[in-house]
Amino acid sequence: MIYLLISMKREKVTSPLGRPRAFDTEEALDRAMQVFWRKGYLGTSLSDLTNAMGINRPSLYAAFGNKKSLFRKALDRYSKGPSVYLSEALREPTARAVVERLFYGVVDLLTDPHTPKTCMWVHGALSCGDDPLRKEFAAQRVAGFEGLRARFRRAVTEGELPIDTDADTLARFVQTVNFGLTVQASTGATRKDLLRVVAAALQAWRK
Amino acid sequence: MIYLLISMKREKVTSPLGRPRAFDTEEALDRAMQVFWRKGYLGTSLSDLTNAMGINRPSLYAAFGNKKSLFRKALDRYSKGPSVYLSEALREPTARAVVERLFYGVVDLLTDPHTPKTCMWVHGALSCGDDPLRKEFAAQRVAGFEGLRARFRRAVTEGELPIDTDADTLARFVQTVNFGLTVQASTGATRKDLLRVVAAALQAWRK
DNA sequence: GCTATTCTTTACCGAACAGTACATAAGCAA
DNA sequence: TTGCTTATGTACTGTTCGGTAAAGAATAGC
Repeated sequence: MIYLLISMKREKVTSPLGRPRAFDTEEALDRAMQVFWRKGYLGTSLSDLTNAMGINRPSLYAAFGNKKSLFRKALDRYSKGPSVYLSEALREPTARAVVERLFYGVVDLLTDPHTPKTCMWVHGALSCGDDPLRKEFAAQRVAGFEGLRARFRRAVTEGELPIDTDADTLARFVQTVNFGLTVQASTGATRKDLLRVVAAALQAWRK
Repeated sequence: MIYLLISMKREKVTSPLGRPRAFDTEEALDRAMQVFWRKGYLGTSLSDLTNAMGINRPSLYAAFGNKKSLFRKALDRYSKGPSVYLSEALREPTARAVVERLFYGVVDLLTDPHTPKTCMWVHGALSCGDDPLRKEFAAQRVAGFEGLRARFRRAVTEGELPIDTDADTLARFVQTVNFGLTVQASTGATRKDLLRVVAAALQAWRK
């Protein structure tokens, strides 16, 4: 009997106190992500957000903090969702496969008819005026570059790539093409256009 | 005597009527360009502009129209000033020289310590939210691509490039690398970083 | 002088911005 | 039922936004 009471108490500790939330935070965050993705940071207003999320302002602030905090959470969700190909690519078995996965991944993302024709990393970084957010994007870019470079270095030590391979330059070149593809798509390039660029870049890979 | 009077009258037709402007419009436009260049379209407020231009609001509206109109004029000035390497490159004697001029031109632009570390075409296109301005940028991107493609086609007919060269893909690839370099610089890449990418891209050119 | 024209200045407009106070509603525990 | 806690809806805050009205000042032509 006493044991039962304690057990009940424990279960109730995990259940939230007070009035329950009337919306699904994950779904609301997903809506927010889509708005930021399409309109950029400065181009998105709180009214845009609350309209898309189907909640009102105080609920947004209680659940996600202010606009910038919500933007960071949306970006985090983006990296685990639409942009997950970036981290998945690094786990491909060969360096060549990594690059292909990156290139075709970004083309698929940029030409998905259901989502904005841009990448949230690039669009976000260039749509926040001179806000300190810019520095956070810079850090993300560096992290992405370093991950790629480490993967190429591994390919060198494993013997897949020639010993004299410049992993640094290679990583930066691949990242640069990816960025460029995003700008192309943002201003209207078609899937065929993008695939041509990818083919040219991959041809460069073979040297 | 009569001739003299007529002559004076003609001269006065060219001289402006009313109170003369107290500022140099070219210099003011240059200041506006720099602000837009650095902060993007949405990130720039009218107060930012009037402060930088050293004039007050009604003078700005009388001389340049509204914010969007001023932005277009600033962009036009940008294309004839900092970004003039784009049109100059097309006049280089060989296709290879065209590409080198484009790549080194954008790197010089992006690493000039006196100007923002970004390109106004790219930054502008991605900093205007979902404003109709985006479509104008898309048209500019297409124009730039077509100019480059025409130049490569000429190089093919002139025998400089192999007859089976795909001028379309080549032009789009070069433009994509240029865009990518801009994003790299916008988020902090150094001159050395950018030059490595250029070297890699030029190596691809040789195939 | 006078009038017409154009620029400058100050002060303002309504709208939109990000963010919040406050009263009320909905759950749980006692 | 009575508290306690947390979420919701309405209505609001002060600020900044892009843009302008109105009056004064500087030039030219007469």
